[in-house]
Amino acid sequence: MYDSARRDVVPFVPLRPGQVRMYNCGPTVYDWQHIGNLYAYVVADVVRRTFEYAGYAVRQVMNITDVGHIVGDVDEGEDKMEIAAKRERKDPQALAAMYADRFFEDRHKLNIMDPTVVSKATDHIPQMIALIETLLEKGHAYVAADGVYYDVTTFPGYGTRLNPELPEERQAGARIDVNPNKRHAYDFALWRAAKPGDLQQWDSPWGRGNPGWHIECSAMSMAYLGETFDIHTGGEDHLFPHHECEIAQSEGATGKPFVRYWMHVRFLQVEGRGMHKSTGNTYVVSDLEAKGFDPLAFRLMGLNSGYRKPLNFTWRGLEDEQRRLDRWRSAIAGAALSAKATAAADADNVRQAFVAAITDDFNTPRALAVAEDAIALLSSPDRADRSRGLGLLFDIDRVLGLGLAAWCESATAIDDEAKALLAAREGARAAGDYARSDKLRDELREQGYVVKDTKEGQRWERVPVRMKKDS
RNA sequence: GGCGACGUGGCCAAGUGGUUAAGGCGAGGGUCUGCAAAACCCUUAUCGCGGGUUCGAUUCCCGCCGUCGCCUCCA
Repeated sequence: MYDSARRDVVPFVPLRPGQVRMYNCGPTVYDWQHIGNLYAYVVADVVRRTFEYAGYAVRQVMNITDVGHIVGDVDEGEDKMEIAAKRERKDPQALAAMYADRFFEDRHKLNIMDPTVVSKATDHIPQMIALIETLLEKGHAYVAADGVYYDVTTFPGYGTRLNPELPEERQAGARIDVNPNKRHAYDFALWRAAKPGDLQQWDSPWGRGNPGWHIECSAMSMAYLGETFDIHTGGEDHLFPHHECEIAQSEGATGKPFVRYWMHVRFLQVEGRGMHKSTGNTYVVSDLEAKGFDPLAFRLMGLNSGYRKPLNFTWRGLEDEQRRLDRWRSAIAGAALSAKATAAADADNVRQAFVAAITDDFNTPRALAVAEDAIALLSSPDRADRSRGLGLLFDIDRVLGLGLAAWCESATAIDDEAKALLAAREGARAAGDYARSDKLRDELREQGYVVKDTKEGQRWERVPVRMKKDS
């Protein structure tokens, strides 16, 4: 797998044999999570599934940031939770809970598995305070007029672990003015003193206030995964400063290596451009559904691109993947009517090709190409081929997560009424009454069954769950 | 402005210092077919532009152009 810290593909060796401990940087739940956010979690999900497929026990932790953080300038800036809370006239906790629920609903629509542990920032304020105290004791932090800051000069190599650029080469304050309370431009807040009117504030040894952004990930990852763990994922935007700060905080406090492998997901683009609220091209899962797409078509789209390259989201591209998903489902349902899946053999060359692809830094595009070989088996005249194809696909889908086995189960169930219509249609066809047979075909379509005529007679399958796409 | 990365067929997208540059979608042709659908077969790329290294580069280096990200709190 590729490690952002080593900037190279390296073999994965777990800290504990047979176990993988992974932390996913979670969302700030002040609004809907758009498809770019969700994509990052699809990637994390594939990572988790890949390791489980390979036989590892995976402990996956994701945070929910329900504490607001500064949007603009450090001093004047407002906090996201505060803004949203005012906008929707809700208290921050209720707001966070609502958007967190929506986030999980969308994740489920994308077949993203729930992490082993979901940790909310507001539930871990004591752990954060304890960590800040340790940093103060060890001389890595200092108390200033408006909070507690981390002194980056006490941590050699700060800002260079995941970035080749030396901190002094960066232009501190390029985007915002440097806070005069800080000793060094790159010092970052561990604890911020409460400002009048702050909706979220807690008691601390340094007075009432709220935690800095970076500290929650250090505190919670250590709480659930230990001081050193295997994998930490996040978006490419987190390379600096967020993850550099986490390293400085965590290793500064423990004196031990923090994370063994860093993964950063390249941003999703829309029509080749950045996705920004200001340009109005951000989409959420329900936008896809409103246009008649199955959210899993979006998952498939995400799998079709490597996570280290930009994923170009286009409606046309989504249609492509929806078609592919429909074709897969159709082929699976068709094959399942006449063949039973046989467990994929370890030595099966298709399975081996799949393993080779997915263990090559989670090369899902290549894995999909392999899956196409299994799909091709489904239309073989040889029943054993079809059984093998089904078995391979269900096996492969443990990683892809497209819900193919569940689809197959629901797609091969038929009710008695439809059965009767099919029998009637068969009779009409045998009698050469095509007008009646076509009429029955339409009726079945309305009941949710697509009928196709093959040389072996009629074949039916469920109409895809989605509505008809717009033209 | 600085740093990092990406730029492959009509679209999405793998990949490699040198045999035929994966796969999907679309398009065109064909087989099959009462119609429709499906399935199957065939066709559809010299890899952003300009230099350089090399016996040989799409793959390595440099420059340029375009796009994306970061430069204090956004996956």
